[in-house]
Amino acid sequence: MPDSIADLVEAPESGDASTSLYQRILNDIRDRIVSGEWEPGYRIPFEHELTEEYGCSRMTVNKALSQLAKAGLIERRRRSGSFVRRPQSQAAVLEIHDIRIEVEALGLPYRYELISQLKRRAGAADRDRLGAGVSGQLLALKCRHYAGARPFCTEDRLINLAAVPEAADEEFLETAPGPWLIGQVPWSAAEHVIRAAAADAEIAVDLGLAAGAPCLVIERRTWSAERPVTHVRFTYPANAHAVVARFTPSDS
Amino acid sequence: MPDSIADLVEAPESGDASTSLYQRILNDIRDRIVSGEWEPGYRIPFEHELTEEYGCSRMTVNKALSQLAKAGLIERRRRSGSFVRRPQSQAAVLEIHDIRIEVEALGLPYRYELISQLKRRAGAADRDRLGAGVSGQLLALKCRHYAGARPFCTEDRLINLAAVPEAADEEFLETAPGPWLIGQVPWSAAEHVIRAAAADAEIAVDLGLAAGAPCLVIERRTWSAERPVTHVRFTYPANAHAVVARFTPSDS
DNA sequence: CTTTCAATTATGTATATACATATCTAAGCA
DNA sequence: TGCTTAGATATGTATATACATAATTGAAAG
Repeated sequence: MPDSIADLVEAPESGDASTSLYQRILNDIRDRIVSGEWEPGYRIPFEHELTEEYGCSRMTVNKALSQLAKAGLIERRRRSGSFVRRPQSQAAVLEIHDIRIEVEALGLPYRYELISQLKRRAGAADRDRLGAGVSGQLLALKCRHYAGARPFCTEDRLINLAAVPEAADEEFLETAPGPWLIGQVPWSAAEHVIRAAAADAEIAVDLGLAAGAPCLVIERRTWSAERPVTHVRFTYPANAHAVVARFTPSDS
Repeated sequence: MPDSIADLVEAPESGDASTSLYQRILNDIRDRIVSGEWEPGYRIPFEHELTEEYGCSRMTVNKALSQLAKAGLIERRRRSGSFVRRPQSQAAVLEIHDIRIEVEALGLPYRYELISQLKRRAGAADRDRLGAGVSGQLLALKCRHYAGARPFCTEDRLINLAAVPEAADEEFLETAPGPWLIGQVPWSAAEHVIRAAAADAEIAVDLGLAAGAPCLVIERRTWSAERPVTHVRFTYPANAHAVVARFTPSDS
């Protein structure tokens, strides 16, 4: 199975009392690996060392390490110990980057603009986008990202205020909602849908296209600890953007 | 790891003495799920029932079921039991792009049609698609895939005959080039580009669309041991297809 | 008839223990 | 020196046990 880093359950805080001990051990080790603190080849502590460190039994440590091994993050060798593996390229495959980075990578000046901001109760259409379990207040945002003088893409976003109440007080004048959210909420799961669509009247105006012009639409739903956080729909003119995914088959 | 079915270690035979017991239980259950014997929603036996069936302790059964749950194949509910989940592993979408499967998953009859087949020397445009290192003969194919009576997508493919000489003698009347190549050449790396485009005159005719209609284009370059094997461009009507990628807390 | 609450049930986690297995180290011997 | 062999060691799997937790059922109370 293409096992990946993202598959490991993410907990907001490693020390959270609500997470189980083995999950906390797993998160701690995974964090040190993905942060680069423990580089590929690094020998992580032996089971009996972790057993002491966390004051638990070997079985508990073993459960965490076995799962990290299945996830491909570490490799376990009898008698030798457990070692951080080279990243298996699979996790970053469809990682979709911050738009500022994308634009600046093209050598163009980036600019962001908030078009509208509306706080309202969730309706049926909103539940369809964010997920069934959303009922309370949410924030609907529309913005536009520029590459130089030309519109690069539009952003249509819903934020679940039950999950991120701080968003209600944020102005989003300087910082785009995407980067702001990343700083506020650690995401634990994401789903991307990539498709083509014809520009409707609103999008056509926003992007300076003819109505019906082909566009690339990238939708992303994000959860944090099982709770829907945000749904965002980026719409790009067809010629402005492509998604690239590169990988080699990884064995786990 | 976009955790997926393929992420679970596969054993040739479930009864193999070399596989551990929990792995055998895991394989047995997984096989029944992927074969369709146990459909989504089916309640798989309780832990205590499996415990009896395999004559082992609950911990062993629990290990197998927990991993299946992390892999997203089953969902476990306290007091209620464990249930087969709807398939949602989308990591395979990018990895295995067999159109027949996609179409049949929609419940529609699949049909494939070869439009043209041409053997020629590589030109500059071909090198652009396949990679710089290609100089000899190649095979250019165009085909169309149907879902029911409607065209589902077009396929425009180049095959490097230096890497796959057997392709020169293949008719491609029954088997589409994609599945045929997978059987011939083990691929070691692939690169995907996903974008939107307006249908040009040829595509419009092939797909029965108006010229300029929005389409989703998926291009894939494949290498085997550093050598370019094939480049393929699938073009879908915008409403026919979307690429989905889900990174979930589901790993094994 | 509805609400409340306790019992039941299946899963979730953690423990101590045991033995198997792969692999490295070092001692012993040719 | 080269080979074999016997520990030592870390992981791999399996067990019995224990208690926690979520969800559902059903009985009692209003």
